[in-house]
Amino acid sequence: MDAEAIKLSLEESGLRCTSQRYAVMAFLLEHNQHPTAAEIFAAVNRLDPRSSRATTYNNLRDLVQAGLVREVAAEGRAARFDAKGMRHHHFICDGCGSVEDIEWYDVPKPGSRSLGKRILRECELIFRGRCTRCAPRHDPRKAF
Amino acid sequence: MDAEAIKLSLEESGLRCTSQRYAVMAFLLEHNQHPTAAEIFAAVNRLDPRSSRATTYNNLRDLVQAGLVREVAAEGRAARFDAKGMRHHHFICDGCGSVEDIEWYDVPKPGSRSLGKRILRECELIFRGRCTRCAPRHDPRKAF
DNA sequence: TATCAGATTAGATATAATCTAATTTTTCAT
DNA sequence: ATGAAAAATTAGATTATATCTAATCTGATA
Repeated sequence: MDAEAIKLSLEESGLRCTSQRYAVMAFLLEHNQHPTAAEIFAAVNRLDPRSSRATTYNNLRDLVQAGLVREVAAEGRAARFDAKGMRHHHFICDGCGSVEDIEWYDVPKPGSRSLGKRILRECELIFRGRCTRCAPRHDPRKAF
Repeated sequence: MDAEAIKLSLEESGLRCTSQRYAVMAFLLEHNQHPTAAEIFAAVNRLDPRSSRATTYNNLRDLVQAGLVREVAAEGRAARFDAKGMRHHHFICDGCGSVEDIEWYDVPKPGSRSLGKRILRECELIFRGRCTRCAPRHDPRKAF
């Protein structure tokens, strides 16, 4: 996605394309490692334009509300973010906690009986196990 | 699950059945609303035996490591916990953030091509939308 | 150009989780 | 039973993460 397309997608969502907001969005589009807010804050401040911590959090919140960014469901304490590009599932490593993308495929919906009166918007799969780097270690508590 | 069964399951996992640890486990088994650590801490301290915050966190960590409890993947800042009884999926409400159980059903695994060298342990579905209480509100930002 | 809503900022505050070091409890060999 | 060692608990300090506050800045537009 080029600069102009980012600008457009922000404005279509009713958000001004400020340089700080642009920087957050562009960083998320370039990095699909599900960075935390702190990582995004650090990355954005490595170059101009600078952005305060509050602004980084504000912009992340705005982008999530606008539907351009998603907050990834994972269990660490720091929220992780993801530009909503191609749909994908997630793989969370038991060993190192990293969150990786798994190619999207459709998932059977729950029956209307178990869904009840709830309104379903989307569903996503979370896989757990050991990532490529952590796979060889059988017990993470044993260093080697 | 009765008191004796809880005691046994703790001891089978190599954990002593202390009164504080028992209280955490018993509370999780009685409440499937995915309480946060703070809620568990408060609940356990409403009755005897008392438990310090550190102990509550320690015991939650031990129970998770032992595989008796799971930390739920959700995006709030406070971790939520879940006694591993019957398997189930999760429904997270866009409106109020509550996490509800959805009856378990099997899910197709990803192809070995997209899995690569990763070792898969389990998978779980996360549904999003509006829970029964929040379903009527079409736009959460508009009060009514 | 004046106005005003939206955006940004530094720093204070709030919230969640973990660490520390002292103490208590339990286990177990004797 | 007794004492030593291991495990668990504790209060309070500390760290990590996120949000709030109030002042200032920016840019669109009347």
